[in-house]
Amino acid sequence: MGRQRPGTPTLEEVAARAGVGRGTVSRVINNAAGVRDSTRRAVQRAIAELGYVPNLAARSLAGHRADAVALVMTEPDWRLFGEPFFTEIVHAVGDALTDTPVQLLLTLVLTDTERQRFVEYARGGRVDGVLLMSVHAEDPLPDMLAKAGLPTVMLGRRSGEESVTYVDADNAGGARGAVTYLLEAGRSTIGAISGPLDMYVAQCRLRGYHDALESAGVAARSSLVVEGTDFTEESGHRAMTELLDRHPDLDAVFAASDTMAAGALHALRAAGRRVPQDVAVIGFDDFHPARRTDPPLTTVRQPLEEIGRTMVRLLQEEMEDTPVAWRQVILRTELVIRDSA
Amino acid sequence: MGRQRPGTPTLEEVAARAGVGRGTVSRVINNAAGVRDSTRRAVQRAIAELGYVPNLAARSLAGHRADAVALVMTEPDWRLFGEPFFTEIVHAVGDALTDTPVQLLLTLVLTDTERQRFVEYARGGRVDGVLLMSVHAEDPLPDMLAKAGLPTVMLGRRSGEESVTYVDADNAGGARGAVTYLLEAGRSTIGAISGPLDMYVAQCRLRGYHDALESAGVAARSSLVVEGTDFTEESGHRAMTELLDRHPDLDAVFAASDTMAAGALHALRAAGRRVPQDVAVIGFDDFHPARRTDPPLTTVRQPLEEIGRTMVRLLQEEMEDTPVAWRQVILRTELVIRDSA
DNA sequence: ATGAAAGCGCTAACAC
DNA sequence: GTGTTAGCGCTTTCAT
Repeated sequence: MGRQRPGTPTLEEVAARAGVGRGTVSRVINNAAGVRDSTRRAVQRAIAELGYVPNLAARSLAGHRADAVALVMTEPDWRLFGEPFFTEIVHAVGDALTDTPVQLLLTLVLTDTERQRFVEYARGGRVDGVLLMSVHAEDPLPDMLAKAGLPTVMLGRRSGEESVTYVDADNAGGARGAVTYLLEAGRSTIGAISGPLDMYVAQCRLRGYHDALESAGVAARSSLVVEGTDFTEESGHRAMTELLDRHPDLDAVFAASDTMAAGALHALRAAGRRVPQDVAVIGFDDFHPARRTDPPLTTVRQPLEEIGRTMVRLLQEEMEDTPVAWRQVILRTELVIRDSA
Repeated sequence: MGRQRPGTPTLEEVAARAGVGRGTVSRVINNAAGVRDSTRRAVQRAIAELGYVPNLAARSLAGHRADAVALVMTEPDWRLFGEPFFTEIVHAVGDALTDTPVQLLLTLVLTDTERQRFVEYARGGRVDGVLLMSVHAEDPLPDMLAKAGLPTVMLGRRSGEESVTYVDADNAGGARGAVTYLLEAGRSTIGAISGPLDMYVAQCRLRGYHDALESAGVAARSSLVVEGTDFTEESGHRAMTELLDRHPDLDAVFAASDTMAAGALHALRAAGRRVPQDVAVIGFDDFHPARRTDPPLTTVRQPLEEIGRTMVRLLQEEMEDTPVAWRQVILRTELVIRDSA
């Protein structure tokens, strides 16, 4: 295995060359105050001449910090890694970290081996904190990290009772808003294409649907709700077909994801319905399938940039010396109307 | 900032508890030979009881290695990060590393700040080697890493004369095979939709097109070649439109990417041509657009799993004690026929 | 303002 | 086989 190149100059050599003590060099490279300007410049020249680069292992060991945080993807279906949802979160988190000296490390933790390796990596002190994405209900990783006392912030939650700090979109509220919009537009027979209900996010979105109906005094009918097997387009297509079968009089649909909404749209077309004239469709999220759809679908958008920023902020707070209690942040969603219902 | 939790047991405490020396504990946690079985078990018990986890900074410092490699994405258009091409490479590299104790770290290096931060991270000894993806011609990162003496392997190249070890697909050969296939199927007027020619990969693919014509004794006509502005669907659409305008008699097209091929397909449809009856289409790569296309397009597939495995193998060799000269590996592509020409 | 010195927790070379 | 010891290169008091 490799190593930091032999012959790499050390802080001590820099000190010797600059004719100062090691402590002074340390102060200079850490931008600490209390160094005479002339001294500082002398040290900087020595650093440049030698091509000195601090040994990060030594710094970690002595300084008790890694200046790095991990952003962990635990999605078993690794193809989802390419989803715009994750891409944008990665970008948002990276952005939030640009003005800090912190290196962002993305890691895929899919198998048990990888989980164990990563926990050793994190507990071993190579990162100061961990950001978690797409954690499934049965994933033990958050608890392992919490038990190890590692600052951790999760995106989404595994259930209503979550044990670690998390940031989530207002799934129930977003769904409620969408369905309310449909009701106010005069739609009355509104179907729901739910995600798999063993996932908390799907439960929340379905609850929002029911809440909206209830607030409007509309009786819920269980035959108007179909649970998809997953959030895919195929699943949405099947669900929509089923829904049309049960309720040919349907005039609107709320789908728990934009991908499912796209599937629903295709099913409606295949059945000869016009969208949105005959049936209005609203999906959750706001990613590429929606963009490629014709007509473009109205969606409930999650504030991904804000989610990323918030995760970083919470993590930084947890990494501060004063340990904070874990917290929850729920961010508002936005209804993006692309075809009027 | 955070730190490895205070009160974390050290190797010394484990040694004390197990009643052995520190060296012995070190041997046990590193699975070194030469430890009596009973001793080993005693140590392991102490480790378990104390919940000991090695401090990786100390290990790095003393052992001169990080047990981690970075996979760097330098794509300025970060949305491409979600492309199946990259997703699959990430997965392939991860797979190749599962049976090693090496932690894979993905990093995005888009801005100058990030480049500098990453180089300090790598030169600082936090990774043993670096894998580079999607490096653009003007990117200084590969040279910075090479100059720092860091084991580095690149995916693709920036030009014919590359200064670091790389793995690339046989772009010219793949294109040649595709065009030869079209010629042998009786197509005679074959257009080429090239990628932007300031990218080496585009040059190679276009050269393969010309090679095939030449081998078949078919005269090349410059009017049959259109250079797209990028590899997108829109670009492919525009190029195809232009091509049809110039050569209504066209009976086949080779596109430098599957995405462009999809765009070409749409343009052909819009012009009333049937695919592949009137015009056969072949694209390079093998990603989702092709799958979603109707009819499915014939493509030149790159062996992504093999590319990932090869990159890891080359990196491991470079990380061995004996410094090896840099090398180049070109991997064969495969023509995947989905609609017969 | 700056130098000296004491670790940080581990690996590896060396003794026994 | 196993204990002992000398660093690895840095941060951080504590003097001065």
